[in-house]
Amino acid sequence: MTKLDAPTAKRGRPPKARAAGAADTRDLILDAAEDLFSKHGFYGVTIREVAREAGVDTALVHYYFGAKRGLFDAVFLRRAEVWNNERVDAINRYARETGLDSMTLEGLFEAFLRPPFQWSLKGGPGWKHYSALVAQTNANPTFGGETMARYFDPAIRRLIELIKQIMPEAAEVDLYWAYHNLSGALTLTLGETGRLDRLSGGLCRSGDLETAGDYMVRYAAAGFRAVCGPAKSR
Amino acid sequence: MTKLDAPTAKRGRPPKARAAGAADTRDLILDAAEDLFSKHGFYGVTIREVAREAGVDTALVHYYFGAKRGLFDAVFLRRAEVWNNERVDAINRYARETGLDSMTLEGLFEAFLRPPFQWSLKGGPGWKHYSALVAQTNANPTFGGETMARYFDPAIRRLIELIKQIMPEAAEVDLYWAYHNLSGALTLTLGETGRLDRLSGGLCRSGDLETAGDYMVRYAAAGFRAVCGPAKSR
DNA sequence: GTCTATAGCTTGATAGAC
DNA sequence: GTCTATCAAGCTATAGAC
Repeated sequence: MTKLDAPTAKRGRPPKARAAGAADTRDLILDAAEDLFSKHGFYGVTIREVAREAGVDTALVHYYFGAKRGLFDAVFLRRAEVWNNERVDAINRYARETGLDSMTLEGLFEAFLRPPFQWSLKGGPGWKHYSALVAQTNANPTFGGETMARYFDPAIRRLIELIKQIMPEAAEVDLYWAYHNLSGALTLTLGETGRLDRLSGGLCRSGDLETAGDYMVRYAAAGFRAVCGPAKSR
Repeated sequence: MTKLDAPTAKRGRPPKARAAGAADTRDLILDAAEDLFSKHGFYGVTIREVAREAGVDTALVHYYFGAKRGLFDAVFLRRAEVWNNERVDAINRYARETGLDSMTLEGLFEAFLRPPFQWSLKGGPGWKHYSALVAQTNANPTFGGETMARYFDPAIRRLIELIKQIMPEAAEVDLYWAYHNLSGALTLTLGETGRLDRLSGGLCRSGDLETAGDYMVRYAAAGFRAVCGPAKSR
């Protein structure tokens, strides 16, 4: 809980691609930190562990990212832009190609949910770690609220705008509460904690994000209709 | 990641109610730890902080709970039994009073979900902290899986048994995936991270668990019907 | 850019007086 | 049961040689 105004923080990426592994080193550190933070959280990881897993010296971590919190933010930021831009692009594309009047909740959710699942499955280990990191951050009461809101909410606002096109008579409150239900399911799934595997006796696998997405789309669409239906007066 | 076999751990409650504040002290420590762990996680809390907030000496923390992990487990365990027994009682009562053939998904979920929301609202700050702790633990990939499974899965198995009474033709896989969607929504809600408040521009409040429960019951019932419907061949 | 070395603190945990 | 005192280990972060 110390104030984080380290004078050397925010040093950012070095000006130009230097000799050997300049950007390499930086990404090596980010990859290691991403992995460890996603498993143990901010306080559960030491700079030394990050440096060791990245195969570099601890001093280099500070050289690139300043204080520990700067490292965490850099990890979180690295993929946040891609993450959200791609989802917004996907739903915009869906709206354009389908036409505003022909959209379905299923189609819209499919466009919105599939990208993160695909990255986690096929984007390499980094994306899987990042997914888990997002899941954990979203559940964190002190840190999660602000961080998640800043980077993730704009994409969600766009999603809700498009849902309104499909359900013009839905009340705003209903839409937000419904999204809240979807959000919880999404982040729990991305965490891949393995709990579902145990609970189901191996019948379901947390890592089977393809199937998870299929269920989530249908489950959410029905849920939205149930609580945002035009017949509802509340 | 150290092995946790501190010889003094598991000292348990002192044999009999001693003089002054024996059990009091123990609960004071548990309350403080519950509060702090729920906000900052296991590694984000120091024994010293717990002792300070409890108004006792650090040595006392070790006297009662051994190693730090022993303290965490004690916090987690203290309310786990109540938490799950009450929910199982509630759904069993619902089944008994309604009759196996007349049960609805809405009624069953109402019985299952309302107790934790009520505790968090009216059980004092301790229950609210505990809810947040459960939410965070559930999202933790390394620690969450095993801990949650051990204490929480039996109750959920009973819930699924009763759902089968309502939807006899539903496939097991479908039921588990559907529950997974519900579980995510539940834990995110219990975390009360305040993100929904920001996202909705104040239209919804994370702390309004009464409303959250109303929405969740209807949303989940519709979701279950959509993915576990008897008309489904998958 | 990268490393060595180290300052300066905080941590978990225990021993032992009372 | 409770407190004082303390230790060894680990931590973040920086200074400075190369």
